[in-house]
Amino acid sequence: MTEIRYNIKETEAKWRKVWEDQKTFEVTEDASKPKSYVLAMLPYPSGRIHVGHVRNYSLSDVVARYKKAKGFNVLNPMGWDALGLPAENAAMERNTHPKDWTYENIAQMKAQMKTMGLAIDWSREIATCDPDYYKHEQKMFIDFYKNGLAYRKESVVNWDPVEDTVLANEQVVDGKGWRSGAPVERRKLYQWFFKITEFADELLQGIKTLDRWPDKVRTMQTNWIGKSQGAEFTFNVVGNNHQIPVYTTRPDTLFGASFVGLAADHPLALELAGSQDGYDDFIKQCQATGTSEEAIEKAEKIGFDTGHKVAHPFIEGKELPVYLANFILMDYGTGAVFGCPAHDERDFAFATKYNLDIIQVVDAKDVELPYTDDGTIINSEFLNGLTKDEGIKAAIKKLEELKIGKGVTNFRLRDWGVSRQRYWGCPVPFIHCEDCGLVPVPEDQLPVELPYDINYDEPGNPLDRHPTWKYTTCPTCNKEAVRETDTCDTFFESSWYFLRYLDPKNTKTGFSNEKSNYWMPVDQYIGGVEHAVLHLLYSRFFMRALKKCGYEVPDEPFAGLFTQGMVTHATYKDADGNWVFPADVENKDGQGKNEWQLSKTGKAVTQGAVIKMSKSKKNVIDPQDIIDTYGADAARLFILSDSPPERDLEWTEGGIEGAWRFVNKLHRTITENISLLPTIGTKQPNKFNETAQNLRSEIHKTTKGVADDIEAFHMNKAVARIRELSNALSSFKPADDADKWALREGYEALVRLFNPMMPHLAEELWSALGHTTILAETAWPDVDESLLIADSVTIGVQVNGKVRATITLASNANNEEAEKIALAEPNVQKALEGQNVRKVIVVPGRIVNVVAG
RNA sequence: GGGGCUGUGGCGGAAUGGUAGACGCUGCAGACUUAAAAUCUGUUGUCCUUAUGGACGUGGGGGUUCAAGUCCCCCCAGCCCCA
Repeated sequence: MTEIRYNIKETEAKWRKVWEDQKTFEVTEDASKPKSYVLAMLPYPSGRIHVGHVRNYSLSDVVARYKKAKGFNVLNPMGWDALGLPAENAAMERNTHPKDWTYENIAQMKAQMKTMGLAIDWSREIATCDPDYYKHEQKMFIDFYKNGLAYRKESVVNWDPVEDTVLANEQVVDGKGWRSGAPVERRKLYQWFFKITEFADELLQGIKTLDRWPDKVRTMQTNWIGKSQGAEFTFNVVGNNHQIPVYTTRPDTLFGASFVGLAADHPLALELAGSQDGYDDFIKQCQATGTSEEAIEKAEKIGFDTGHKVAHPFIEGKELPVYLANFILMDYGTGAVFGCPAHDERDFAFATKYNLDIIQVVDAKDVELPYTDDGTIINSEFLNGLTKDEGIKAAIKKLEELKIGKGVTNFRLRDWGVSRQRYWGCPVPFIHCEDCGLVPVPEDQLPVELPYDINYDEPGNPLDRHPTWKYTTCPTCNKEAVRETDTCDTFFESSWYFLRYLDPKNTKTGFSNEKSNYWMPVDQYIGGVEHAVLHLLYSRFFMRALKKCGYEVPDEPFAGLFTQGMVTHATYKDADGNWVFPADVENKDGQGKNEWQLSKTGKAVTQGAVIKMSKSKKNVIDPQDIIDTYGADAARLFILSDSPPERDLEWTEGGIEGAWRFVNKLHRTITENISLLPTIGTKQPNKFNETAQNLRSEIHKTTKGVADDIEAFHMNKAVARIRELSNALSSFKPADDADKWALREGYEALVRLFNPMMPHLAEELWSALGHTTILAETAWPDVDESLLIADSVTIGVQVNGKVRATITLASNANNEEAEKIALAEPNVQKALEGQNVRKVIVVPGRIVNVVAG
């Protein structure tokens, strides 16, 4: 027998060309079919694909190809999240231009992605840095503004004095700028905001409808929105008529209050304390802390006594000192709180430091203070004896009776600050006019395009110091005016890109309502869990905001969400403690022992922890190497086969070889057996012998099982079933025509079942089996339900819960028969020796358990 | 500190409360080969046993049940999110 070697490279390229030439994956709206919108999170064009991408797109491709086989009109697009800081960093480091760098990267990455053989409609490709893309979001920005959803206000930011720029919270490391290392300052700046808080409650309620989202993500979003029920009331300042409104979630602890704290930038701060010694220093100290909750939590709690006092609302004659404090934020609640040191850790630390009273009002039962849990209220007059929840209600009632406060709902969610003082982002489409104020750029003048001629010779925003771009005339009064130089947060682009895919060439509007109504919502969204809150929440906000502006979109953009695990790899270090790439390491002696060495020099290397792939630890592998060596099908198979997709995947060299062997084995066994098979369309025989019938039963069970597994995202189990069927087909030796017919049935099913994972090989074998149609356009195999029911069933027999034998009986056998056969088993009899049978439990098709003693 | 997830052979992992370890990787033995690679066959949780068979076994401890990897309580470890 001549062995036909499977030429992976040529074959894979051949089928990719066929799909491309025939536009197999290009789609249009088709009312005659159910639609399925399958979407992988759009990548940032860093220049090279990494294994995380391969995992992401392998998963979305399985779903897309499977859904297509199941008769859906499948949209599976791809694009580039192309604006953002890395391009500017690269431009500064390599003396290139962000635009050039970005487009070069897109070209490279696209070429790499194409080698994966993905079922993507590339005709819909978008890049968010394209003015034809951001033109439409500038229109949306203006729509938001006109509908009260975008506004400008002064707000506190993290300022890097060396870089001359605003930093996001995650760019502040240990209170210092991540790049410059300079201590970060708090600064007030006019910034653009989107009013996500307008939909806080709707976004929270909407989470309940997302039943095809992971619970983990739903919980994270719920916590992020952070709805709390509390009370707002006012303290009267003694000796003048100032009032201080405060917000609290624990009005039940009001009798334990020992001070009132104000944010350093509270409107009353200057008035109450400005004339005192040390005030300026204190404000400066506050400004030295970052603005994130974490930064505030970690910073030392400091306060400044204003010297003023407020009257306690419930206790006649009692007065509380008023402090400015660095841990209170003007943005949250009213920017003022009362401190109850006995039952709040932060207040406790503060009170200890400034020698304030610590009054216990919740019975803590031998537990040390501060005690923050539920308990019986004490030392609190009319609240005594109540629980926390009862106490909160009673306290609110009293505040309302006194007409100084009321129960309120508060959200942790803040409005979304979208301003970035950066070049490589979507320009905010507004003009500042001395006479007319803030004026939106007229629609016919969009897009406000980024100028190309910029430089990074100085720190700060290149747009701000551009010689001409900034200067324009006011659209209203025609006087000289300046452009807004802020650009948008790049989460803006990713909040609606899935709508642009629907109508990527539309020059009039971002997308047509007609297409939105056909395709939306996304049926299956797939990506990393790191976007659990921000990107996914912003996109949900966008739907509601767009709807308010008259766009036709659903409330929820993503009906189904799947979050994949990370890809990890072992780390290696040489004798000097330097990280080493896995590709440069080999196993010593090849014995599989935990001894490693550099392949070139033979120098010893130690293996370290298996952790998320990262460039700094060098524990990365280049998926392109893998695809070039083993082929796209093997790479896809491996990444899908071992670990459940939601869990972390450990990349091992052994695993990929196993996948590669399976690819070759499938090719070999099918091509070797083709000559045995009847021609396509041969009529199904009337009768099959038992082995053929068993094989057919397995074929149909596998077909159903693989479909169920794919729908449940159990890709690893689907692969296991495919291997089982492949093993069964390999060991099946056909003796007559009926057997051969069954074998063809098996191969034809098998090829279609692994098509979503290994599409090139499947297409090749489908053709080898004699088909002239394209497999990617071919339906999922039919399941004959009658073959799913087995004639006989093998079950275990237990004696007192321990398995003593297995019996095979007709699947329609009744309980009496099962019991009789079970008790007749010699091994069961042996186990029962000297004991009385007390009870026999028969679970049909499952188990027989004999209880004896 | 709060919330969540995870813990099963040498390894990745299967298992509607019902025969634990499917499928694969690794290892071992054999076939083929002058030899190797590739491929094929068998085997591979631990312990006792010639074998039939038996004991133990799903991070640890308790409980519910005829029956627990699975359900409940306590504890330990790792990871993630929030603080």
